[in-house]
Amino acid sequence: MGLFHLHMGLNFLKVTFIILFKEISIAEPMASSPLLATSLPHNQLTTTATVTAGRYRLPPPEKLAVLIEKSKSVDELLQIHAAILRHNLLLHPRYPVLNLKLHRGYASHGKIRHALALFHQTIDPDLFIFTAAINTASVNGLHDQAFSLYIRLLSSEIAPNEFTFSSILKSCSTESGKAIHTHVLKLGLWMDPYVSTGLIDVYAKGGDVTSAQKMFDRMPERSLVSSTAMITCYVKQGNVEAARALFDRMCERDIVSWNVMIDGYAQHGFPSDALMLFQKLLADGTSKPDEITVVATLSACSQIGALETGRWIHVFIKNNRIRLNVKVSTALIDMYSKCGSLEEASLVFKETPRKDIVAWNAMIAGYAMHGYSQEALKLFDEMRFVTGLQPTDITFIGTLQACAHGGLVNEGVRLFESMGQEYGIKPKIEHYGCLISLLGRAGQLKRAYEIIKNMKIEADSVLWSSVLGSCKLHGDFVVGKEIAEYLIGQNITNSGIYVLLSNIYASAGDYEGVAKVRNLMKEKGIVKEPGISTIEIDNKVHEFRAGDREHMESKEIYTMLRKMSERIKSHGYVPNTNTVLQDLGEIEKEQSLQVHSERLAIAYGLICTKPGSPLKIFKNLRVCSDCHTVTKLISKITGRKIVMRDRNRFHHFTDGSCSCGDFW
DNA sequence: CATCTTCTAG
Repeated sequence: MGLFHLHMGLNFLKVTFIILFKEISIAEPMASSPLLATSLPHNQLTTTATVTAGRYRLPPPEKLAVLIEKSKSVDELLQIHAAILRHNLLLHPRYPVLNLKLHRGYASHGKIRHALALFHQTIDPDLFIFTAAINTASVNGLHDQAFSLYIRLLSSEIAPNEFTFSSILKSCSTESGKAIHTHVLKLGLWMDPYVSTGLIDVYAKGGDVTSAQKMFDRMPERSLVSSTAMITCYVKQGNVEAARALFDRMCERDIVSWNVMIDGYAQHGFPSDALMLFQKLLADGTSKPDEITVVATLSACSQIGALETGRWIHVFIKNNRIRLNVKVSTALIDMYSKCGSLEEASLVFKETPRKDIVAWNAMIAGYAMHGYSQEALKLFDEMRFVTGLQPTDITFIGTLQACAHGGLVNEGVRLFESMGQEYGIKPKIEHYGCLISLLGRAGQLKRAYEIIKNMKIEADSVLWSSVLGSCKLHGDFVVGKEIAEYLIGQNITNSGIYVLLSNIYASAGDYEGVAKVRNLMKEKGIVKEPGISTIEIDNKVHEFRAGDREHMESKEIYTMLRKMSERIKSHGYVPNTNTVLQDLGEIEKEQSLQVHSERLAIAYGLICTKPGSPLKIFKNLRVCSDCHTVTKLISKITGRKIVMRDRNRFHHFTDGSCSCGDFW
């Protein structure tokens, strides 16, 4: 770099310097930074950048670089930056490191514009600052900028190195990744572990397992990190078996690899495997669980309703000094609400500082799930008016669900309309689902059906089940059959829809219709999704299917079932066999109801827990109306509170009635 | 003078 360049550079610098300082008030008292106190008098620092150089001693450049790295705030960086500028050291050809360190310093404090401004004022940027700038842009999601920097680098005839590729790959789609891949090959850098891991990651993100696998197989050395990247790739594809196989083959594991595997199970429908792996992690003892581990594990607890395990993890978090950041708190709120303990959920919520929209969403959804509609809506208002946070589409799922569960038709419709009008959020199928269930529950089935017909999005099976369920509930067989006729002509694969269709025909006394649906199911090979209920006792989750005799204490359970059956009959219970799908006689139908999975779970709970203690049951499908009636009676006879989570919501049974008000 | 893998709400 010639003298002329240096000169130009410094002139340019002064301008940039002022621009930089505009963003952060320089009038802030500089005394807050003791770092430079010995060598740099504050009063001089607080004056303008035009102070002439050399009035006080500056630490040597090597020391300055260390000071930049140690800076704990942007203020400190700005002071050092100012000092360097005043001594004309920033673009000094002998100390390019200062520019680089400042760039990284600003970037690490989230001052992306400051960091990139430093790059843009650099004359003849070298590979280091180029790579640093590309990395900064990539990490912060400025992918277009990262690419234009990369292109500028190529045209400057400096060859990118492994560091550059590792940075630019973070901005790559599969398309651009392939292009970069060719550059990597051309420059012979594919053996580098960082580059190949980056490539695996790009292919993983694009769902291209084959290319990722190829990359991985050709690596000369499979590092811990690249194996973890490959596991991530399998997991993203939903192939947990392949992921686990590789995980088991690894000779060393760190907490990240454990986390990827645990979360992989939790997010792909294997929550109990996630919990088992968490146990293994603890037993293994080589890696220490962190925030991410507990978030994944709590999510697994939420899914199977493992309240005891969830509580245990809460204690574990406290005892192991795991930081209770907003994500962990939200995972706890979600776990407690989904495991039936709204009290504990709201306790965690109250104690969460700096709640973000996700935390609010989780709590609102929690109240909605449990049928506390007013509380959910109050929370929504509090969020908007007190914190000023912007609701998201998910916020509206919570509030609309609250309205649906509370039968608040007008509020719900108004909320639905305000979504687009006030917040510019386009309703998704889930929002329509809430609206339809709201109207359905209120018996406005024609209106619901009209909305479905006029929707711009195509109705899904959730929506149809919702209307059909409401038709059944309100005995509206006119609309019900109309929808049924329409749906039978469609190519539906969702088993739940067929069950409901058959229920509707059965309730309407149309046995030809029932036969038609049953034949259709046979033709298409559609099997009813099995109902599975679980109950957690002493930290162990017990699983039951209808008619199940797998359980160790099966004999006692069936004895208890018979005993309960007699007692509820003496309380005037008459079985409602309308919903039984099989072609059976009345007695057999009654028997098939008696062994529904939720009843097995309740019976087991009655055997294993102290009289009077509450029971918590979880079911993967919606609770059937007969079981709902029976559970109400059991709560009355035994004096127990029974909390039941079904696919849709929570039911709190107390003394013969249910919090859902018999609409669900 | 440096680069890679994990994160909550429906």
